[in-house]
Order: sequence, then C-alpha cells, then structure tokens
Amino acid sequence: MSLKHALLGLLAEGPASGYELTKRFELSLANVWSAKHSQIYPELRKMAAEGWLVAGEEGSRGRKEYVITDDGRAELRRWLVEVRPERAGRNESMLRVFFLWTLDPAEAVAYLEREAAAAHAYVERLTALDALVAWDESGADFMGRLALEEGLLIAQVQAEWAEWAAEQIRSGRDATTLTGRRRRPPTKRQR
Amino acid sequence: MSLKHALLGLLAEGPASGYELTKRFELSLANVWSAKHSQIYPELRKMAAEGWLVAGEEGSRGRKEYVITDDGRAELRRWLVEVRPERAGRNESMLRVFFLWTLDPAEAVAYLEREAAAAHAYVERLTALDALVAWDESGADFMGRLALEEGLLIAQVQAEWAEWAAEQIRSGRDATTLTGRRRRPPTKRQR
DNA sequence: GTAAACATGTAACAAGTTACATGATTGT
DNA sequence: ACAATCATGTAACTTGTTACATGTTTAC
Repeated sequence: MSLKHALLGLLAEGPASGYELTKRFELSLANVWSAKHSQIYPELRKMAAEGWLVAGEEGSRGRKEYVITDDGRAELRRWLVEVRPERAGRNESMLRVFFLWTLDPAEAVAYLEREAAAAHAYVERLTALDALVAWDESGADFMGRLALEEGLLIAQVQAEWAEWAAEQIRSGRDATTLTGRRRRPPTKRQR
Repeated sequence: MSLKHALLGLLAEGPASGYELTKRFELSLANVWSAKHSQIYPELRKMAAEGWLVAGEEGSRGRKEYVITDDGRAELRRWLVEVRPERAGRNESMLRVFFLWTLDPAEAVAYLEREAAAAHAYVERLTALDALVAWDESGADFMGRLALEEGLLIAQVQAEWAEWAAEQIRSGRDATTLTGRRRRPPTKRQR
C-alpha cells in the first residue's frame, strides 16, 4: 500500500517518468523502500486512473512524464497525517539472530562479525553519500539529511550491538553450548 | 523466502503445531517477522513435502504437530551460514520522513513527536517483556536476550533521533526555508 | 449453555520479484 | 559499428493479507 504514497512523495518534488522514479528507488530510497520498474509502471497508470497523477506528453524514446495533481497532493497529505504508520517491519538480519543458537558458537560469532562489518560498510556508504550529494536548501533535502542521519545512527548501533553480541558469545560459552550470563550492551554512542 | 526458515528455526526448539507457531509469530517474533495462520498452514505442508518436517499424530481438536527432520536442520544451517542476509528492508516510518517536507513544519514536528512517543512505548514494551519472560539458560533464550537488546538499542536511538529531528525543524524553520519552498518548481534530479 | 480459546483450513485478492521482450538515443 | 544507457512494457510466479468457514475443548 505504501508504493503509491512513495510515488506521490517523489512526484511532489516535481514531474518525473517511471524510469526516473525507478532510479530514485535504487538510489536515495533504496534503504527504506524498494520497487522495480515492473511494479512502478502499472502502478503509475492506476494512480493516473484514480486522478492522483496526469500523464504528460510523450518525450523522446517514448518517455512518459507524470505530474502530481491536487488530488494526489491531498492523498499524500492524508496518508502522512492521518494514516498510522505500519511499524511492524520485517528484518531478516534480526530474525536470524533468534536462530543462531542452533549453530556452533564459532559460527554464530562469525555471523555476527559479518553483520558488524556490513553495518560498518553501510555507515561508510552513507557518509560518502552525504559528502557526495549536492544538498540544496529545499525542504526535501533538509528532510533527506534528517533521514540520512537516522540511517547512520541505526547502522552505528547495529555495528556496536553485533560486536558486543559476538563478544558475549565468545566469553559466555563452554565447549559446545551457548549459555551464560548477561551483560549490558554499550548504551552510549559518540558521534 | 524467509518464512520457511523462520518456521524451521522455531521448530528447531521443539515440535509444534501450526497454531502454536502462529502464536510465536505474534509474540516473540512480532518485531522482526510476521505471518498469519493462513500462510503458515499451507507452508508447513509444503515443507513436509520437501522432507524438512514430519507431521506427527493428530491430537485433540485436530491438532497437528510437526517435527523438524535432519534435512530440515541442515537446511536451516545452510540458510544461516551460506545464504547472504537480505539487508534491504522496507521501513514505512523512515520512508515517510522523506516526504515530511510536504507538510507544514508544525505537522512535521507532530509526526516526529508521535514517532518518538511510539519508540518510547516500544522501549517500555520490550523492557516489560524482558522482565516478564522466564529466561532459562538455553541457547535459544540466550539469543532471545541478545535480540531483545538489539531491539531496545534501536528503539532508543529512534526515539532520540525523532526528538532531535523535531527540534531541528522547530529551530530551523526560518533558517532552512522548510516553509514557502514546499512547491518549488521541478529542478534537475538524478545524481 | 455459552463464551473464549483452541485448532485448522480455503478462496480471493494485493503486493512484489524475476524473466522476457522491445526499441530509441548517445557516446566512442 | 557497438556498447551503454534510456525508456517502457508484459507474463509468470511467489509472497503476504483479508475474509470466509468450520469444528472442538475448557472454564464459568
């Protein structure tokens, strides 16, 4: 249900073609939502049929540009202020943690260390992105920076948590089973 | 694709019925994965057909218990150690942030404050859960506590971030042109 | 007896992915 | 001329949700 609203949100910045919107999902939105062109193109037509968009002239190479309508803006606003966000997300990485006990401790540690490395790599990707993007003073870019900051914070705690968890397993095991006492994870981050 | 493996992971702890597995998704796993009984029952039959599970005797009220097989355990292990986790998740709350610039600053602040409140409430739910659960010294409970800590840390930074972001908007209102530029003309995108 | 919880299932639909398929324009 | 990129689309399939449908056991 969110795809429609993600598209409305992107089109609120300005008219765009399905191709451009697909790129936006791959680039700026990749971390929070994803959609393939095969889903986007039919969706745009449905949204136009609902009156949320209008299709402009066909450009070169068959390019079709969509423009958000007032109804579309109203629907975006309604979604943002009235519809309660669906907070129960799926997180495969976190799901796996529940089942790490079925592995040998060394394998579980290896898994967590890969997770920590992935989180660190993600922090670096976001940091590079922040430096790369020519942020302007628009509201969209202002919010983009806030969102980037959120992603950065979460990736940082994930890395710290994974390292801490690996250490818990390393120090809290006997020969073959994962049993042991609990320690608090790091609670302070520094930026 | 992860549903099969989530079910394998739960059944690795011991035999269970579809009904019990449904409850496990609602309770302990709700935060990281979800599945309804209408998806679970057919899935269990497919998994049994693949040889990952065997269906035991029918109990009272038509209860059907499934037991994981060695093939099932091998598949769970293969998934954990060999299959690269899908890290690109969907996060509706974070998606919305990208579009907050379309709202009035006061509405955006209200949204973020609701997010902060939700994150705080979630921290409390997890803390209560931690106190409530009769953790034993099993590997599954050891990992359950690690996973809970991860959820707690992430919820805490989300709350902190949302409060910080709300403050950014409140104080940056005049400086950052969040107002007045909401309907800026289409500019070049694509980087 | 009756409500709640236990217990399983199917059908219709919506959302999302992968694979197939085509053609135009730009840069080298 | 060739490759890369732009640009759109459809078909088949998988995954996930909502709604419908049914019967049993336990506790009050």
